Amino acid sequence: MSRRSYRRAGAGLSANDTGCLVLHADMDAFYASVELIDRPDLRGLPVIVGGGGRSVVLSATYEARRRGVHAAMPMSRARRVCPEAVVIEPDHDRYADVSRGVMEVFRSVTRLVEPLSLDEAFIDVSGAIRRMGSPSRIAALIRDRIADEQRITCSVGIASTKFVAKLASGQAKPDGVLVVPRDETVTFLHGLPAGALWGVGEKTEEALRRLGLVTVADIAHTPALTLRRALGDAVGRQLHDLSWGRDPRPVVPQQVEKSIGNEETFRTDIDDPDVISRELLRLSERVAARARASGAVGRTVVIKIRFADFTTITRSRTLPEHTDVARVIHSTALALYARLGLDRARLRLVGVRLEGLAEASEGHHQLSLDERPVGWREAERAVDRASARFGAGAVRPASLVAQPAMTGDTAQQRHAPRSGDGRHPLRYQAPQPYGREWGDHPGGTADRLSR
DNA sequence: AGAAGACCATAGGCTAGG
DNA sequence: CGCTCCTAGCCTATGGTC
Repeated sequence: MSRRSYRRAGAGLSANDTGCLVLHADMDAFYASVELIDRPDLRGLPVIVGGGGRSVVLSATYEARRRGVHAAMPMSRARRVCPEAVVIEPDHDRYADVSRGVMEVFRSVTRLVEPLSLDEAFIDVSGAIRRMGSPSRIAALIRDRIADEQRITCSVGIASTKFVAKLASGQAKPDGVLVVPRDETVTFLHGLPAGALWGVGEKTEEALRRLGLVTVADIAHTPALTLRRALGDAVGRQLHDLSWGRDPRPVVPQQVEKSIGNEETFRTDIDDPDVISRELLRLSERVAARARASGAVGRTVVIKIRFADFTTITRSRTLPEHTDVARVIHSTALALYARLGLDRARLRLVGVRLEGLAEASEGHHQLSLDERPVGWREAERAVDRASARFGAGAVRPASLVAQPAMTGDTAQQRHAPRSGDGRHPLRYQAPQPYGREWGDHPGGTADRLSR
């Protein structure tokens, strides 16, 4: 069918994909495309997926992008730039469902699939060619199946390395395919701006520009040692390698998580220590629940604080034992927070992260079986079971029931006034049924547990 | 006795996805 | 005058211990 666009880096009608064993498949405007599945009336219109308040654009249709909207733009600005856009609240569960379907399509080609996020993955097709045909043919099959089964479009880059495949899928967008033949890789790369290289963001691009290096070709023709001195050992070496198409990283399925964290920006800046410690509790619970759900335990607890003026600090503490217990994470987080000695500083954001992860199964028993935290561990596991049966958020600490979160897009619907002493002992109790007002906003308890 | 290097913990910075 | 998310990975500098 001619619906598709096929672009090629090299000359000729059929680009040579021999030795191009890495595919990078990327959904087009993923969240926005998923929303359009059930709203065909919105096709062709500028559509933005994002929340209210201090949130940012998560995704936007190409119609909105043409009007200057892009991912990570503050929603307030996006609405100003494109007032005619239709704004849709994100539905992460839905995106996760579609994502599962998409990844299944990839895995029907080969097990060598490395997801990078919900909507993109590297696919090593070396073992699939004999069965399914050339890389280009496999890409076409994948695109057809995703269009048929999931009703969204995607773009695919085909190259001999991960990095070039990723660049290619970007250039193929939307709804296209781009092959970068193996022997045209360097020519392809050298025509690009330095910022196209993996690892070159705003700061590095500026540093390169100060050195007079503007294109990939400029970087390629600069001695690696010079780059390493200017940009640091790792980045300098990497950029030089990439600029010559050297990228030996293999496609690795199932990457292990190295950290689990949650953070939240308050709807308005907060200086009340009680509210902040409750927020730390909420975040600790989410982190712990996610750790337990993925069978991980961690040793280092990190808190993150962003002040009203946007300066951001982190403080961390490594525990003697691994843990997945919210109680332990929370008390560590509180201690780190207390140690800052803040005197009602206005905070914009707080976060909690668990690092130094290991598998919960063997070797990492926290303390011994009858020591105190284990009791909490069992209590929290019981909560996990209740949540599995009755829905996430079915059981929560009393201190959170008394005072819903101050954060999130839907926080404005909150009825509870933020009155006095929400200081309750930590007790688990059942909330009212259907605690919608804080159970299901973006980043809320509900949507995170599934991952 | 002292240097060197490995390793760990901490804090900040940059990047890249959506 | 307003505004600037969330998750996660990697790198670097620094300071301590062995």
